[in-house]
Amino acid sequence: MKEEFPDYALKHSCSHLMASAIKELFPGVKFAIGPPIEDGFYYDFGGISLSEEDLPKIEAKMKEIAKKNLKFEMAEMSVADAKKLLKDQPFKLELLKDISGKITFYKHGDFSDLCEGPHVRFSKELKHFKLMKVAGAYWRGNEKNPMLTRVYGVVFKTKVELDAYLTLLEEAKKRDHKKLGKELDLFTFSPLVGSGLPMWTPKGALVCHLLDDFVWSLRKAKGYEKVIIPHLTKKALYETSGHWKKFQDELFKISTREGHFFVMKPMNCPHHAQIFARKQWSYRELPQRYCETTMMYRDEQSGELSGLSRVRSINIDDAHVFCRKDQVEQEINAIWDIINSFYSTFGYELQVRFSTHDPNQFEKFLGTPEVWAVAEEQILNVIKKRKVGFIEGVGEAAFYGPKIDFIAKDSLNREWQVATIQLDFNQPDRFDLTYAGEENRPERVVMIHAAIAGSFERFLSVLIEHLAGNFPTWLAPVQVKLLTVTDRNVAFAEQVVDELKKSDIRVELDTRSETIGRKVRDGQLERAPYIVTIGDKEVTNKSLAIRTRKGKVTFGVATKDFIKQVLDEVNAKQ
RNA sequence: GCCACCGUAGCACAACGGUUGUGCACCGCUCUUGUAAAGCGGAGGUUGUGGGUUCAAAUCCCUCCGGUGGCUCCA
Repeated sequence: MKEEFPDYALKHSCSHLMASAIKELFPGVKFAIGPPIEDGFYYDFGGISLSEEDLPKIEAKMKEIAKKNLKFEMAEMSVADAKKLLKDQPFKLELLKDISGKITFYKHGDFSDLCEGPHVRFSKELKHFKLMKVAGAYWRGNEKNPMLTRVYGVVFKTKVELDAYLTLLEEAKKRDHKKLGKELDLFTFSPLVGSGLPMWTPKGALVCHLLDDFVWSLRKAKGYEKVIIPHLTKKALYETSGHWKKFQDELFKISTREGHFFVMKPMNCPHHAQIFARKQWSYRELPQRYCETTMMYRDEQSGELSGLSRVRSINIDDAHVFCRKDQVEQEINAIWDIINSFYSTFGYELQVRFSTHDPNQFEKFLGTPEVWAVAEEQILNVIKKRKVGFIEGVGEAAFYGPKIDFIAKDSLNREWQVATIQLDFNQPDRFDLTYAGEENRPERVVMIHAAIAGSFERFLSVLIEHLAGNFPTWLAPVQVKLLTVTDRNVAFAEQVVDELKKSDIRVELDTRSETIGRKVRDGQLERAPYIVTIGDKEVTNKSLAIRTRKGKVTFGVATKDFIKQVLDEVNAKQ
C-alpha cells in the first residue's frame, strides 16, 4: 500500500469517481491508469477524445454520482475472473499481466476498477473537487505507445483548501513571466526569428547585464578568469567529448560552402577544455578557473518550448574549473558560497539535491563504475561537511558526472531547480587533460562545471514570477520615476534628473500633461522602486516627495539624502 | 515530435456564415492638476499564412507559421 502524498485515498477515490462519470457519458471509453499525484489526480483514457469544454459536463456527472453516497468496496479476485471482468479493457489487461500479488478491485455503484487502494469509505466524502485540464499522455509514458487522453483534477477535504488552491493558481497567472515580460517590456519573440529564440529589449538586457555583473563580482573574488569562445565548432569536438553520440539530434547543424560540417555549440565545457589543453600545466598553476557568459543553442522539440522557461538560444553564466583531485573540495565549497550569496540576495531558500548515476541504467552514463564511485563519494563528503540537509536524486546525474543541484522555493512555494555544481572525471579523460605533478609525472585533472544563475532566460522566468516583477532597487531597470505636477516644475525636475544620473541612478522623467494620480499609477505599474513627485512645493523648498513601491509617501526629502538612500540600497543589493 | 485548445489594431477582448467593433495604448487639441486611470477629436485591421467549401468566410474544412496546457525529452 503506497501513500506517498497527503490525501492519497481522497485523490485516488476522486479519480475513480471521474472514471465512473466518464464511463456513463462515453460508454466506449478504455481505461488506462488513474493515480493520485502530489497536486491532485489524473486518469488516462483511450478510445475517446475530450476537450476542455467537456470538463463541466463530466464534473456535473461526478457530483451527481458522489451524492448517491455509494460505498467504495474492495473485492479480491482470481486472475481468470479479473480477465473476464476486464475483457473490453485492453490497457487494464496489460496491467493485469504485471501483477504478481493478489488482485483487488475497488467498486462504487456499477463502476469497478482494478486497483490496490486505499479509498475513502463513501463517495459523499468527495465534495470539493475540480477538473483542471485535458492533456495528451503516452500509454506507460513511452512515446512509441499510443497517445491517451489524460484529465487532471484536484480534490480537497474542505472548500477552504480548494479555494486557496484556485486563488494560488490565479496569483501565479498574474505573475506569469510571459505576461509580465510584455507589460514590463523586458523581452520579445518574433515569428520571423523563430520559436524559442527570445530577444531582450533595452530594459531586459539591462537586467541580464546587472545579474551577470553580480555573478562576475562574486566569481572574481574566488579567482575566476573570463574567457571567450566561438559559437560554432567542428562536430569532432563533440565526438571526442561524447556529446555527439548522446545529443546529436538536438544540435543545430551547419555546412560550409567548402563542404565542412559544423554545429552550433550546445554547451561550453568542451571549448573550455580546449582552452585548458593549450599548454602544459604545473601542479602549482592549478586550479585554472574559466568563466564566460555566452549563448548556446539546442534544437529542442517544438512542443517543449515555453516562454523563457525553455528556449533554443540559451544565455548562460558558465564556468569550468580545472583542478587537482586534492583541490576539488575547496573549489566546490567556493562555488557553493557563491551560489548562497547569489540566491539569498533574492530571498530564495535553497534545498540541496545530491544527483547520482543510476547503476541500473549505466549505459546512459560515461566512464566506469569505479570513477563514478570516487566522484560521488567526494561530493557526498563536501555535502556532509557543510552539515546541510539534502535529498538524493538517483539517476539525476549529468551523463559525465554526479552533481549537486540547488532547488529554490519561490514566493508561491513552487520549487525550481536552479544552480548546479557538477563533478566531471570523464571529459578530462576523453580530452586527455593533464598537469605535471610533484613527481613530474602527468596527472589527470578534474573538471568542475559551475553555473550560478544558469540560463538567464530560465533564471529570469523564475525570478520575475518570484518577485511579481518587483525587482530590487539594484536590479530594477528604472529605479526612480520622476513626476512633475505642472509644467512650472519641469526645470527643477530636469535638474534633479541630472543629479541622479550623475550618481548612476536610473531615472525616467514623466512630464506628460496628465493628472498626478495617473502618473503615479503608471509608475507603479512599471514597478519603479521609487516614484518622486515634484510640484510647486518641492520647487520652492528644493526638496522631493518620495513614494515607495508600497505606497508610502515622504515629503520634504533633500535630493542628496535620497541619492544616498538609493545608492546604499544598491550597494547592499537589497 | 505527439494529444487538446488557441491566433481579430501595439495590448486586452467582442462579433461565431451576411458592412469587423469596444476599452487601453498611440497622434492632435483642451486642461496645469498633489500620490493607482482628466475631457474631446483622430489615425490604425485585405481577422497569422496559403489553399478549399459557399451566392457570401474572421466564422466551416485542409497546409504551413506562431502560441498555451500536458506527454516525451532536458548536457
